Amino acid sequence: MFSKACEYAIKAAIFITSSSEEGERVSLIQIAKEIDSPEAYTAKVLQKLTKNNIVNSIKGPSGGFEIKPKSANKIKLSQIVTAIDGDSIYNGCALGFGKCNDQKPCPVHFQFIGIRNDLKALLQTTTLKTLSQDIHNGITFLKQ
Amino acid sequence: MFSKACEYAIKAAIFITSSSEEGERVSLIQIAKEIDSPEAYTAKVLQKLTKNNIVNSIKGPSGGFEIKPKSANKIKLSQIVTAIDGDSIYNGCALGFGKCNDQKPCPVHFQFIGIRNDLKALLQTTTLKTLSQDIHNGITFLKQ
DNA sequence: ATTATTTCGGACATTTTTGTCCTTTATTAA
DNA sequence: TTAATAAAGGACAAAAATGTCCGAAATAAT
Repeated sequence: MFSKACEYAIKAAIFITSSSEEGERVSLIQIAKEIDSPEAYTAKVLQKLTKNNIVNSIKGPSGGFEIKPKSANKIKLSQIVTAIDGDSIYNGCALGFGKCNDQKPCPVHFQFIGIRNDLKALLQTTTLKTLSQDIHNGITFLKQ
Repeated sequence: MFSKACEYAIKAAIFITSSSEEGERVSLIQIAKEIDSPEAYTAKVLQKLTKNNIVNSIKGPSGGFEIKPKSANKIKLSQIVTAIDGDSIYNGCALGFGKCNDQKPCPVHFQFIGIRNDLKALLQTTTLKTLSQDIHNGITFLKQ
C-alpha cells in the first residue's frame, strides 16, 4: 500500500505532532527510536517533509523537529502521502494505465472506483491532530 | 497498490480467459502483445500462475496457455493477487506492523478497517469470468 | 571566538523489483 | 527419427527502493 519511506513519514509526523503538543521539539534520534526505524533513512524522509512544509526543522543545540499544534489540525494524511509516494495510490489506475477513465477503463476500473474514493476521502479528512490524540489517549501505538 | 508483476498477471489471466472462452490457446508472445508487457518478464509471471494452478500451460506446437471456462468462473482476483504479491494488501497493516489488531493497533488501524474489508471483498468476489466478459462486451480494455 | 549539537545533503552500499538472454525440456507434426 | 514450436527455468543486467556513512552548514551555549 504505502512505501516504507511513507510509513516512516506518517509515524514520524504523528510523533512530532504529539511532542509539539507538549511543547517539546524532538531530535532525529528520538524519532527513529520511537517509531522503530533506521535513523539515516528516516533523516531523508524528514528532509522531504521539511521541504514540503509539513514539519519544521531547527538546526543546532536544542534544535530538532516540530509541528505547530495549529498546523497539525490542518495537515491531512494525504499531504504526507503525496509528499513521499505521490498521489497514485488514490488517483492512479489499479492496473497502471497512464490514463484510465470511464471512456477507456482498465479491466478493474469500475470495481475500484468506490475503494479509491473511500481511500481518498479517508486520507483527505484524517488530520495529524486526530491521529496524535489517539496515541496520547493510548488508543493506538507507534510501534509494536 | 499492486506490483508490476501482479498487474501483468491480472491482465494476462483476463486475456487468457477471453481466448479460452473462444476455444483458443494463446502463446506468450500473443499475451505480451495484447497486454503490452515485456515478454520474458511476463513469462516468469505466467510460470507462477501455472504453478498456482490458475492457468494451464501446454508445451510444444499448438501449445500455449489456457484457462477452462468452467475454471474461470471460480477463479477470484484474490487468488491471482495472493499468488504474485501475497495477501498483505488486504490482510497486512497499512503501516507495516507485523501484528496489528484491535488490541495493539497502529495509528491508522481503525481508519483502514473499512477500506481493507471492502478491498478484500472486492478481490474475493470478482471472478475472471466477469472481467473477461467486460472485455468481450467492449466495456473495458486490456491496454490503453 | 570556540565548541558542541543537530539538521542537511552528497556519496555510496545493499536489497528488491523489474527486465533480458539463452539453454533445456516437452510436444507436435512431418 | 527429425525438425519445428512453445513453455520452463537458470543466469545475468538494470533500475528502483531501502539503508548507511560522513563531512558541511547552521545555531546555540559557553
